[in-house]
Formats: sequence, structure tokens, C-alpha cells
Amino acid sequence: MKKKTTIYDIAEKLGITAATVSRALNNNSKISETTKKLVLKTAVEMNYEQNKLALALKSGKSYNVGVVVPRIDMNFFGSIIRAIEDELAPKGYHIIICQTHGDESKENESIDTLLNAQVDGILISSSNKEIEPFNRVLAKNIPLVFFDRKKTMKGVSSVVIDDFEGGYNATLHLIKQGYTRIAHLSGNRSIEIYKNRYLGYKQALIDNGLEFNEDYVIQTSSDRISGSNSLKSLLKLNPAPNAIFSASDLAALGAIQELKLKHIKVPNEFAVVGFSNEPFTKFMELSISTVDQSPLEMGKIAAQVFLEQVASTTDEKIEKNIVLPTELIIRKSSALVD
Amino acid sequence: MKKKTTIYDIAEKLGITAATVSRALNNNSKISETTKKLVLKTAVEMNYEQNKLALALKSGKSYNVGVVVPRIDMNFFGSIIRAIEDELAPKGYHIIICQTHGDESKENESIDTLLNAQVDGILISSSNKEIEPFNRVLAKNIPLVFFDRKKTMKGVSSVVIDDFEGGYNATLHLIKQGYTRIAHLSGNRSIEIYKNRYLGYKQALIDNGLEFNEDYVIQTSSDRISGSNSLKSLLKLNPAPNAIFSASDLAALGAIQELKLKHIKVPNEFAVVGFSNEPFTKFMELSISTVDQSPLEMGKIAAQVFLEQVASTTDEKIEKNIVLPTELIIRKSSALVD
DNA sequence: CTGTTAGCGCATTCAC
DNA sequence: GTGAATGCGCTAACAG
Repeated sequence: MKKKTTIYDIAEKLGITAATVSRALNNNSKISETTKKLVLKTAVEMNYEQNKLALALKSGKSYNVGVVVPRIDMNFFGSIIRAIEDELAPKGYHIIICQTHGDESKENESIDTLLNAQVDGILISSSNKEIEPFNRVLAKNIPLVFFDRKKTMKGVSSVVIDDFEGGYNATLHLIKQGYTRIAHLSGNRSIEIYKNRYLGYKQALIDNGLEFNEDYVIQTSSDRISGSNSLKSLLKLNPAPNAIFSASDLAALGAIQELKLKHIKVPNEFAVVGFSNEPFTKFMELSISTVDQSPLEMGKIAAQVFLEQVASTTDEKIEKNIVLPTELIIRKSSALVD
Repeated sequence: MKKKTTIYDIAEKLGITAATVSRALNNNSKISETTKKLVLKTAVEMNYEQNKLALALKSGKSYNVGVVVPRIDMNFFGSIIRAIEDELAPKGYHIIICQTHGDESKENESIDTLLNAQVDGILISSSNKEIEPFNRVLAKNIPLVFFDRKKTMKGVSSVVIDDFEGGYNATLHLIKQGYTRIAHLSGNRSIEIYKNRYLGYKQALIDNGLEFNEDYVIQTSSDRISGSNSLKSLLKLNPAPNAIFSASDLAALGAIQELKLKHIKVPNEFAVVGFSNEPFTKFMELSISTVDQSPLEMGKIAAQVFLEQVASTTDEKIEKNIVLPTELIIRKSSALVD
């Protein structure tokens, strides 16, 4: 078991003291060129690497930030994390990943364990109903940034997309294309993002003189099966809808596949718009219209907000609530050809 | 600026010593029930949380492991990391993510910075040509596990898929379907995984009495444009191939889209098999045959190998070289209907 | 059962 | 310019 070399080892070898070695390594205060070079040289010789743990303990900065997401293998979150890492790595920060799988207790656990690990900040897409865990973060005075799924808290920053606008524009697009009976596959509306997409949908109908029909809104989880099941239910209605705005791309896909089985032509007889701009929506032969959430932008900005926060010398917390615009991407599943 | 409460704070408040508090918190040796309960109670009252950094510095275990991948927003790597996190989190380990973007110097940087951070292990999918950086890891005696893209080193474990078998079976499938002029969109064959897929392809041709034609092998990067360009080149050959085994799903997709533009029927006139089982391959209307790499399995096993390594008390390194079987997934792009 | 001491590796203050 | 001493927060060894 080889021991790691410390500054004491190299100090001893050189017959000097650890403090001098430290100074040489950080080329801080006044130190003679000769000893400095000597130290640097023997440092590499002895394969020395600084123990950031000791530094962290001393300075109180770990240069680690925790990132908490439901799942990392969803393209949306993967992209956000990618952007966060790209932004923070050059500044010397490491990213510690926690997955909650949408489970509240796991999320609370993650927060605790990150606090224990002395992270310098927490960036989180929260599935939490409580705000108590976040109060604990604030009490410890460590920066907290919400992204995508936020909690509204004084002094806490957030970066989200305008889900209302996204839902509104998607629905408006369908209306302008001439569809009049537009249904909505909604997510769980106790989660803010899904509530807002739903509200945007509803408002677009109202603003354009279309009747809002409660039966046309079906809570659907983000998978193909749910999407196709929801479509089946919708088709049983009288009158049946002739378009869907789905709060999730996968549900939209399921609906489209079901439409195909029923030989209903998309988009001529029935249009579909999804949400998230998952990669597959672009690749389909019948490409799927969707709402882009610019995850890279979101991650980048969340990281920047965090950096501002740690850089700020004032004790007062800066609260930034950034709302990114969405972009409606019109593809074949809703683009009527004249 | 609120200070974090330490065991000294709670010791002082109780008029006892820090050591006692520590013992109470870890309910280790013999300690009176009364003081223990008292300590525990005031600990929550004072909102105490253990500083793992100090513990790490003392014990030499940080309970952090570094995971290094090219990019985290690729489904394959995202899934691997998901599995690693799921496996390691219950054991108290945190995952630190580093992205290399396939850049060798960034990879070396990542390794250094992880070593500095005193990680307990490094799990890496390496884009590196050198093995020197890994020698530094071994010199520090910290467990190293390669996944997907390995380096062959004595005493170092790895978890990879059988790329040769994957390439072989994909090609064999095309042969059995009756295609005789089978081309290969290869990745950069200086990387082992691409070399092995290529070798599997070649061997399948040879074993089945088909001529191996150098012109039928085109180095193609993993994107749609490259795929469609490669297809164009292939069609200029005389005789042109009538099937492709592509080492990447995206290149396969590009080829298929190009075939469609040229009104060449897939799979009747031309078959395509990709590699990786990216989500979109399943969702396409013309679903794409591909080779599954079981990323979840790979991540899980890599994590388990790491855990075995840290658990092992013996000084000698355990070397496990695990090769996971691939699974050929036959879909419409290569399934001739009789 | 509990207090005392020491050390993990480093940077920093105060002397010289 | 360099050495000596100190503390970051915690645990483990040794006393009592």
C-alpha cells in the first residue's frame, strides 16, 4: 500500500519546512526562486498531488456542487447536466450527481447527503412538495438554484421555461391550422410545469373562442402506452377531438402510433404536438411537432447563477428568477400541407 | 453568515467533550444511554450535520467515486451512469461526473482533478491513447475500472461488450437474410470498440464465403450527415452494396434517410443494421435493427466490480475482465417479409 | 463511561 | 525568505 506523498514528505526530503513547500507550490508570498524551483522539481519527482480534501476542510470550500435530478438517462436532464458540467468544470468545480427517481424521500436524502458532503451549492430539479428540506440548505447558507421544476422561496434563484407560453403557443398553432376540437394529454398537474402547460392550453382555447371541454383533458404519464390508451379514450367521445397537445413527447408518440393503427391520417385528419423536443421527435419519418425547452441553455444559466451567487461578497442573497422562452417546433405531425 | 454547528458546539452546550459527542453520534463504544439521548436530542435541535470532509480527511475515504465519460447527454452513457449511481448511492458513495468530449487532454485533466479530490475510485470510458495517466492512478492505489472503452493493463478490471460478436452477428444476420453485398460504416478503428466491430463484420463475411471488399468499408462519424454521405459514396461503386452494417445508429439513420430520398426500398432492396440501440431506433416507423449494448447492465457491473475492489482486504489487485454479450435486435430495417 | 491527546494535509499568522 | 505554531472537524488511542 503506497502512501500518498504530502508536503511534509517533500519538506523532509529537502530539509526545509512544510510551510515553505506550501508557499512554493502556491507561489504566494516572497520566496526565493531557487527553493521554489527546487520544490517544484522534487514535487513532480515524488509524484505529489495536492489533497483538496485538506484544503477544503481548511478553507470551507469543497469546490463540489450537487446536482439533483429525477433521472440522468433522460435526454432533457442529461443535456442540462452536460451544460452545467461544461460551465462549471473550467472554474474548478466538480459535479456530484444524485437521482431521485421522482421520489420525495430520496430527494430529501440526497439533499442531506450533499450537505454532509459540504458541497458549495445545490442545483436541483425538485419533485418535492415540502420546502422544509430547502430551508435547511438556506440555513447553512449554501447557494441553491432550482431549474425546470422550482419551488417559490424568498432569496432562492430559479431557471425555468415558460411552460404556460409553451402550452399556449402549441395550442394556438393547432387552432391556426384549423383544428377545432383540441384535446390535451396532461401530466400530473400537482407539479407546476404540467399545471402551467395545461393552463396555457386552456387560455389559448378561450382566447380564440373555442369551448374548453373538461373531457378533452386526460392525465397521462410520460410513456407510449399511456399515450395510446388516452387516445383510445378520446376517440370514444362524441364528438371526438381531432387534435392533441400532449405535455410529453412519449405520450404524443403513443397517440400517433395508435392513430396509425386506426388508419387515421396524421396530420390531415388528426394533428399532434408534443413537448420537450426529445431527439426521436426529429428523427421519425412522420416527425413530431413539439416544444423545445433548451436544456443546454437552462443548464448553462443555472450554472452561471450559481457562480454569481458564490462570487457575491454581500451577505444578502441575490434572487434571480429566470424564465426562458420556449420554441415551438413545427414538424409533420401538425403541419397541414395546402 | 451563519456558521455550521460542529460537535464542539454541542459539546460546549452540554458541558461535555467533543469526543463524547462523537461517540454518541456514532453510538460506538460504551456510552450511557442518558448522555447519548441527550446528545442526539440537542444535535437535532442545533441542526447539526456531520462534516464528511473532516471524516474523509481523517479516514482517507471520501466516499466519492469519479465517473469519466465522453458526454453525459448520450443515452448510452447516461444509462450507464444511471445504473452506477443507482448501485453506489445505497452504499453511501457519491458520483462525480467528468466529461471529456473525447478529448485526450481533457481526460487527463479529469483524472488529475479526481485524484486531487481524493476519490475512492475511478470508473472511466477512456478515449485515451496513453496509459501513463492510469499508471498514476494505480500508483496511488485507488481502484480503477474501465467500461465500454478499455485499456489493457495488468491488475485493472474492465467491463465491456463483445463488439466483435456484435459486429459478427449483425453481419451474419444480413447474410442469412440473403444480402450478399454488405458494406460497413465503421468508426475510427484506432479505437478498440470500432476495430472489433469491423473485425467481426469481416470475419462473418469470410466465414460465409463472401468476398471481403475494402471499398465497402467507409470510416464514418456518428451522425446523420456522415451516414448519408457514406451511403452516397457506396452507391457510386460498381457493384453497389445492398446492405449496410453501421457501427453507429445515427449513421445508420442517415443512410436510411438517404435511401429514402433515392427511393430505394428498405429493407426489400437495401437493408440496414445499426449499433447501440438508441431509443429512436425503436420509435421510427421504419424501426432500425441494431445491436444492444445493455448499458444498464454495464454500469451496474462496473459499480459492483468497484465495490468488490474496495471491499477486498488483500493488497493484491483483483483483475476482472468482464465481457458482456450483445443482443441483436431485429427490426424492420433488415427484416425481410416473405 | 468520559476526558485528554493527537493527527489526517494544508495554508496562514506571527516571529525571526 | 523561512521556521514554528495553529486550526479546519472529526475520530481513535490511551488514560482515568
